[in-house]
Amino acid sequence: MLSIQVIRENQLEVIRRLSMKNFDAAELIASVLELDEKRREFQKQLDELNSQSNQLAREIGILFKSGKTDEGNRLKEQTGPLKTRSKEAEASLDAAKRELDERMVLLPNIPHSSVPKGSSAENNETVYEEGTIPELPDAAIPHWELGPRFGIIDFALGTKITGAGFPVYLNLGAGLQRALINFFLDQALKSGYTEIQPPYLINSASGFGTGQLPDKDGQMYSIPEDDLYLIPTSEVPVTNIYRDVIFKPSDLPVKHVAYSACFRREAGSYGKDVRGLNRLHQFDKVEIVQITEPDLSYDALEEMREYVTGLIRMLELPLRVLNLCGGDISFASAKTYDMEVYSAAQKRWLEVSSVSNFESFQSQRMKLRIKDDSGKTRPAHTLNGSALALPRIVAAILENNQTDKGIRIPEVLVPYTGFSIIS
RNA sequence: GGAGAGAUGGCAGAGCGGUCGAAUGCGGCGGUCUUGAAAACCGUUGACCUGCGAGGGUCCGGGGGUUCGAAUCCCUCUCUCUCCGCCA
Repeated sequence: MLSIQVIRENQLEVIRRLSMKNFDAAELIASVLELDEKRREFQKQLDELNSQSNQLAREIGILFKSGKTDEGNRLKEQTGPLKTRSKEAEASLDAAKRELDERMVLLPNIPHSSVPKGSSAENNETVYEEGTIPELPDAAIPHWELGPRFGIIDFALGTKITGAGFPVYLNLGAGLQRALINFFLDQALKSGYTEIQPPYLINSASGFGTGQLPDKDGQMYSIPEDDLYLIPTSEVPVTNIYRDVIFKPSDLPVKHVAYSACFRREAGSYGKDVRGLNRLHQFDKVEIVQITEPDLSYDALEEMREYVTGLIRMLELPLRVLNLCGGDISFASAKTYDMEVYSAAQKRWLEVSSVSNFESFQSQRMKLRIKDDSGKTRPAHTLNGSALALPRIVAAILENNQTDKGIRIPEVLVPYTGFSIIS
């Protein structure tokens, strides 16, 4: 959520910058400002009326206490009309507030000035590309064939017991999963992140806090009976730990890492994008989250980007970093880097991490604030990124490292897997 | 799942329906004292809305009600604790 003050003070600037997200905010902002005006007007009325009734009640109290019941009763008569008026003012105020909120949550975050212009993925800016794209033998096959052939991933079995998009990892495949998770967690710990094991189900307040609700509820699996949702990423429970929290400056930055399974409905996806491990309903991910002072959040974003590219490098995978354009960054994000690895048998880049700075967008929703020595409170900045999401990493490892002897495991993982080749 | 108890400021813990935003203690901050620290003493110490400010308003788990007036009474929801049952 954007701050109403920012909108009030920079109306045109906000509209201009939101247009970079292909979002025409003019009408919405006009109505927001109007409702804000109304809200303050009703608030003033209500305050004034309350002030009067408080005054009267006090006086009546004093009169009754000192035995002047008649005078007290006379004063009481004045309270009736005051009460009706304040009921009215309160109703108007509530309505204005509700409408204002309804509209405020429709406004996406403002993209940072370094976000490239553009309306679709084609306009994303390649920050850099590194590593060599492996030459595979003619007999090379994509991971969705490799998995079953080596008996390490069974897609059909997942379909049998659950449905499409829920693969079963077997034997060394399961071992590889576990190894990656532990490797990622250990690396993050080394970089100063503290580990969290969050719940996999969240309530709607948490979904709202990080921006999944109300607009993207169709992307989460829900449990209506208990009013809960399955987490689409551990970002949601981990960031919401700090909902309604006020930090001292010395508490920051907060740096957390969490492994969790992630659940996504992925309604509307189709074709080659969902083939094999490319897009799943359940997948494993290690996520990093930071909460920082506002003026340090872009340093943190760069640091997280460096950290994630470091992981990919260690796994010996060809890497590409994208600075997402205005039209491609998410609703809540101010700036996002996507990290991609090259999957050599599919001959395509696969997104394995998305690192975003939400600035105060989530904090505003969550009331996550910093209170400095002067006693002023201001929203903190929140960031998060995958470090990393497993399935596409596994796809790339399987495809890129296939040899006629089997699939070679990247060296850094061998201490974790206990094997160096899948054959 | 059944029965009961409770939810108050960073924490602990008071609070006959009437200047209660809330006693007291601890913690935090500032000061006196000290070479320094501790102790002691003094002062200070919630959030939010609105206003240039003075000020005004809201908040004692959430929502609703009674009343001129609610932290205090009533209803309801949520959560916590105790006992019983079941159980990884």
